[in-house]
Amino acid sequence: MAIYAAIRQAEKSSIGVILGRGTTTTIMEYDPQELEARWRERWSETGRYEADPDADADDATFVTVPYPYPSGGMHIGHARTYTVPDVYARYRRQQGDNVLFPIAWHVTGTPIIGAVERLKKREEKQLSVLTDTYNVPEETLPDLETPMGWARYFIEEHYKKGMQSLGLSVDWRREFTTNNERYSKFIEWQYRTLHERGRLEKGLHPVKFCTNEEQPVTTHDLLEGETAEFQEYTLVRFGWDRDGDDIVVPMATLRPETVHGVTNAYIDPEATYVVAEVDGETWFVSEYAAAKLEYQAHDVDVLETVEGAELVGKTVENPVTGDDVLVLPASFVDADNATGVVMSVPAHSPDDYVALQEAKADTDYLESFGIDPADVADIEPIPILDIDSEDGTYGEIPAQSAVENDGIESSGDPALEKATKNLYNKEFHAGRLKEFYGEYAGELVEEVRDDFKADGIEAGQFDVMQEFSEEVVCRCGGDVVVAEQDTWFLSYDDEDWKRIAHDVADGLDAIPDNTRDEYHHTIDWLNGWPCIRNYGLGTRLPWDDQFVIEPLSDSTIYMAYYTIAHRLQEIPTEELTQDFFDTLFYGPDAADEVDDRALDLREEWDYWYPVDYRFSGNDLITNHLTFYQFHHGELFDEAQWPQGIVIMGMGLLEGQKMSSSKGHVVLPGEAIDEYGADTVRFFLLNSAEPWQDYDWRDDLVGSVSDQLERFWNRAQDIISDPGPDEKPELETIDRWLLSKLQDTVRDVTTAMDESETRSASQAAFYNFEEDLRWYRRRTELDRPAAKWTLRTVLETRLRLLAPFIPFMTNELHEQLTGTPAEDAPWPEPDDAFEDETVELEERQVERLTEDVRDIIDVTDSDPETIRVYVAADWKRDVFETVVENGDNVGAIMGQVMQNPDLREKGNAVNDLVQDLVDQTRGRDETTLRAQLELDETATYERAADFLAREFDADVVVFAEDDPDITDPADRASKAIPFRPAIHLE
RNA sequence: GCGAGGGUAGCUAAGUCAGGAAAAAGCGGCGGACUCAAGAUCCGCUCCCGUAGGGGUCCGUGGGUUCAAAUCCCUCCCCUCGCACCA
Repeated sequence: MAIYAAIRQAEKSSIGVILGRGTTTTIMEYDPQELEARWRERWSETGRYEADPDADADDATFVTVPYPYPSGGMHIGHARTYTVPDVYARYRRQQGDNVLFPIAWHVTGTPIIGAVERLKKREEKQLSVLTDTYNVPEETLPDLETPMGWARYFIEEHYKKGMQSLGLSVDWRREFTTNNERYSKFIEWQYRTLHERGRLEKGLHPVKFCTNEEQPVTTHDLLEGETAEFQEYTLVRFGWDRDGDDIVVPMATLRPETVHGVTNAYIDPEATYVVAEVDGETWFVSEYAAAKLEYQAHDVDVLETVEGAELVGKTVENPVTGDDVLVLPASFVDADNATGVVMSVPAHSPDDYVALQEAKADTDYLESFGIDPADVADIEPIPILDIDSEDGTYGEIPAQSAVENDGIESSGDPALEKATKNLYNKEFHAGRLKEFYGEYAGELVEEVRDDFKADGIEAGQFDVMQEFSEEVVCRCGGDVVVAEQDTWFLSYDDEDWKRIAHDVADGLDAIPDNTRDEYHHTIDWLNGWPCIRNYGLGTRLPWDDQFVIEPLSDSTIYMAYYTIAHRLQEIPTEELTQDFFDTLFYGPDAADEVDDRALDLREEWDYWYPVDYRFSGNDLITNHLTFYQFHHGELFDEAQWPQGIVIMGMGLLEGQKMSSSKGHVVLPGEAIDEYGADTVRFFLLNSAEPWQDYDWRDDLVGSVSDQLERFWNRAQDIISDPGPDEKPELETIDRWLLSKLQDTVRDVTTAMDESETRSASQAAFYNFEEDLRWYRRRTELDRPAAKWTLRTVLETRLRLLAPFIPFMTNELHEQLTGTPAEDAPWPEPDDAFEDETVELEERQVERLTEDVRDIIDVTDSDPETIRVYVAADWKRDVFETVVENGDNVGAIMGQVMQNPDLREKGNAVNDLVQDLVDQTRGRDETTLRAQLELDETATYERAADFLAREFDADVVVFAEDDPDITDPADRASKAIPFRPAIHLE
């Protein structure tokens, strides 16, 4: 049975063929699984991609990609992220560089901890992701119940396996995780150094804080409000004289500049409020607000709990204008939001305008609180700004105009919210403050709001309070509030640090080049970044171990760590001191005690650094990639700054976003099992340029698989019958194909230098397949010259394609030449084979073929004879004149008409010149020169056999002025240069 | 709102930076060859009209510059992503 199976296998993988010269050889069938496994093993056994400093190599090239975060499995989107740098690395290797492409694992922060917690609780959604999406065996689940167990599983079973299956040319000796003691020593060095250099600052920072669990929470921990934003409210400190006590009534607003337009205030009479001591003052706020203020670093001591009604009907004093305003009752006030007391600006807020109208109307309600309706009736909107606008949409009181224009009748009208939003927007961008704003009079709100607010705070009129834009609830069910916490910031807001970062960005090869502006923009926009957390995996802050350095902050210069990671293992952790790393990165003069081992490592660091290209997703531009530039700028000399960054786009799956929780993912392992790694790689690299979004579509991947198999089979035909070793006499068509090959080499190289993997693979594969198709159709393939040509072409293409499909190309190139493609040098264009004229000749034959086919199709005929008429010599002379004079028709005519023979032909010449000018306009000089070289008659005569075969007809070529011409339909005179006349019969 | 990218055939898209025959390539569809058949492969066709290689329309919208605009400039409309302390 076993023997039978072996024979079957042998039959399957090799097919005996009888060759023309009577010898038998074997052709291998394309079996990606078998051949890829073989190459993987070979790479691993020989340590093919382990890169060490080497003085003989042309150049050291260091490419990196952000290390994966193994909080879940690897999907096909990740596969592309890591394959793009691999293709570049392989390209540089063939160019003769010594290339380092390392990888490590980011195991820092909270996501993995959260995931483990959800697993331990056996949450259904979590179990489904693990067992259904990522195929984790049931019995393995307990191994995942610790953070490192979890990480280890996905590293080993997903990422590493996936990367190795894909054939990534990674130096695996250098892998590490960030939750590792030696790495921590490195990060400690980094943060001590930043601290010494004054790049860390202590301060308060708003965080999402669960009031139930009494701890900060991340977006992942939320049940509701994932999209909630922090909003900083201005608190306008109104004053209330409560039986002789001065009490502050802070009213929250997002539009502090409207303080001059306040006519009254609102409070919810039925909600619970408190009188509390806040930082030594007495405040009146909602009960809920008092609790929040305490979280926001205020000392709060509740003295008395009262109903909102307590303040109703009282007057409070506007701290800016000194005016007294009346507090009205209103059920629409939300005591849960901000302070629970709001000021009313009816001239500029449609909400307030409608509320005031309704309050005036409901006299019974006012009287029930002891308020005289006449006092309310007297309240009039106070306009405080004018809106720049050409039309008269808004009158003196914009809120009134908005309400009336939209026909809003009551506060229940849904249009009110929209009107409010529109007006707020309009007033923000086009509102100019009135004259009583002093130094801000006439200014746009947009320009001065922040300054106005700062002035108010300075003058003791305003305070601030943080609030969410929507309700936020923790997974545990607890309310989440904004808390102010002590923290350390990376001072990305320092102007001098920003300047350094700008310099880094300026010196960078940013691909695509519009990303450079995005880096500059991000650098300008960044504020201080809180770089520590209360909990999570990773490195503790060296001088305060209750804090841990957060993930984006422990991954800014780790590329340097790759250069020495494998050799650091030999050094005991406790010896990795500040001095050690100072010596390593800054040299012997920088340390008090110089460690020779550090000096030794310094050489390797020096050898590889800087990073030549970092490949990364476009979502990291606004954080990681910019931090990367800040930190390199600060910590290292200019020579070590990042040399280039290539941005990568996002992946879709059948037009939809991938989502592991919905199971809408393709795992690389499954795709590779089905199609083979070369197909997966080729699809990922060829379907879009790296920075463009791409779409994994099964039908397209299947088609790539077919294309590669066809390529393999054709290659096998050539390998089994390679033709002569010495170059035989070549025909024009052979020289044409070889000339096309040189164009292809040039195109692919140019594209690869720009990391344009799509253009490169498109040119090397599909575009050249077109040329081959024409070649096969055009000539006899069993000529020795054709065999030699096809073999030469195959060898060059295998090298061009080696970065993309390394398994197949290595195998074929080795079969053909004895050397794997990756060990062969990158092809260079060979002048000897470049021939513009031959390419043009062939273009003419192609056109003639198309024209004949066109005529046959349109006339639905089946000609016996095809007659081709080449333009007469005088027409060629005119063409020459056109080439010499460009598109100046007047000049051409002037010159042509000098010739009496031509003058005789009159209008015919005029028409011809017009045609030829149209034809040559915009053509480059080289092409035109080559056209002058071209012998049309000879070209068509050479192609006559081919045309005869194509159309199963006799083919005769005449010159237009041939005395022996056969021209039954009087066509010959229609010929113009490069556009022969045709007659079918 | 701010910042970035985009709108070209039934679909994915190239062409735009450096203006000069619009539509490369792939997918899908149609027809043919091969085959008992299917698949694979190979050859055509795939915006509209056409019994001679032609003509017409056309690059989100509307203008402008130019001998010439998908391409440069301006207006407007629509789509995607980011706007943070999270990888």
